[in-house]
Amino acid sequence: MLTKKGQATRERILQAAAELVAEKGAAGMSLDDVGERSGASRSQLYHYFDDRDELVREVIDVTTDAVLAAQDGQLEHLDSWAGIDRWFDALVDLQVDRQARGGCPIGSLAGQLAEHDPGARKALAAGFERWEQYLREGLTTMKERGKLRRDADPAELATATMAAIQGGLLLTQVRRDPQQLRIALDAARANLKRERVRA
Amino acid sequence: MLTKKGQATRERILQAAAELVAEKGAAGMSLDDVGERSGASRSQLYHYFDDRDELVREVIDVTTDAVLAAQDGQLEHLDSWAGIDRWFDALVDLQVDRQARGGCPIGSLAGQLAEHDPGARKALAAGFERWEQYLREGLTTMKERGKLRRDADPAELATATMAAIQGGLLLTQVRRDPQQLRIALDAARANLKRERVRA
DNA sequence: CCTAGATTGGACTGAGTGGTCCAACCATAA
DNA sequence: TTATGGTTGGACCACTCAGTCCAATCTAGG
Repeated sequence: MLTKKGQATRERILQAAAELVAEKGAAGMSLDDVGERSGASRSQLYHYFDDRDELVREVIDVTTDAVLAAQDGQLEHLDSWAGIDRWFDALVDLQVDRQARGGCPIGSLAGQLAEHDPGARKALAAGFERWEQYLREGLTTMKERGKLRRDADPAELATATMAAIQGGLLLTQVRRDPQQLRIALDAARANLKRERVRA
Repeated sequence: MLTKKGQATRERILQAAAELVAEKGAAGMSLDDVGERSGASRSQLYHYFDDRDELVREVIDVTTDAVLAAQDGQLEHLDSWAGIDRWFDALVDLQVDRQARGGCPIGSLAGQLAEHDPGARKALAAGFERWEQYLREGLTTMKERGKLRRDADPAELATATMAAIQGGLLLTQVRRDPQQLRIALDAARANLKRERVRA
């Protein structure tokens, strides 16, 4: 159904599309662009993807993979206060490096696609879910270990933290100021520590 | 330079453009659409606006006006805990009414435009600033009245709260669940109340 | 009334756009 | 070797888009 060569072509196309969406926005990506960058012809695009919308939807998944990969080594250690602190610091550092450009790749796509493409909305929800799950599980572990109050709700805490990250990144992007994320994450940290149980 | 009739035409165009941007996204709005909905001809569009980009930039301001107007009567009373609670409740109620659709009009535009149109980014920053200022001033008043700790920073508290609103609205929109905003705002409220001074 | 300038209609252009189609190519398995 | 099916190139189409242009029509002030 798909030879090794075909698989490689498909991934080249997807990679090129993901790059172009990141550079020009979802609406700014054209199939001509994708063809040129990936070295694939028109018929190849339509051989491996139903239409433009499906390509965009797959770009969402690829983008989610990239976002999670960029946090690799930190998402797995959200089961301690130190691990969470390192994670927050890394998120801010990344924005400093990027000069507060780009915001959250997933969040940006959400603003562009969530409202007008139901399939994309679901893919974005799945992406956020994958991300949030790491924190939820880390907090659950902390609760089991007695580091969080017995009545703490890891799911709600994780959601509130994700909201702070997304909102902080949005303000960072619009204001071109990484401190916006820093402020949002300081508040998120304080909010988590309200549930702290001291040894 | 601009007669009363001309002014009216200009505003009809702007209004139509703002509606279309809200409905179809910034990239989905075409000048043909705007012309049809506003009853204005091609040359009128270019008579009153330099080009498409300028029209979009003005749409940002109109959208900000609408967002602030929708909160009229609440933004002026963010100088008490009760006023802030009513504001948060109203924001959540609005999302329930809208079935969690649309997200924040300004935040959505940010995701669509902030990265690729510098002028739009500035307009969006100005919009957020107008919004945030209400809260910052309310909190400043509360601090002066001794309702907030002496070392509280109204500016940072306002920013953290705006981040919670934006992040909560984004998650609400993507997950089609108004509870996401509720959770984010509960955390924001708790974060503010950490600075509370009891009478 | 006259005129300068604001306002309007609408045809037109040229550069994309997503999508279709068909013939050719190539690998593999019988 | 042959046949099946994945793979590829690229012309082509109908359409939409932002932007231009010019002539016609109002409107306010002298």
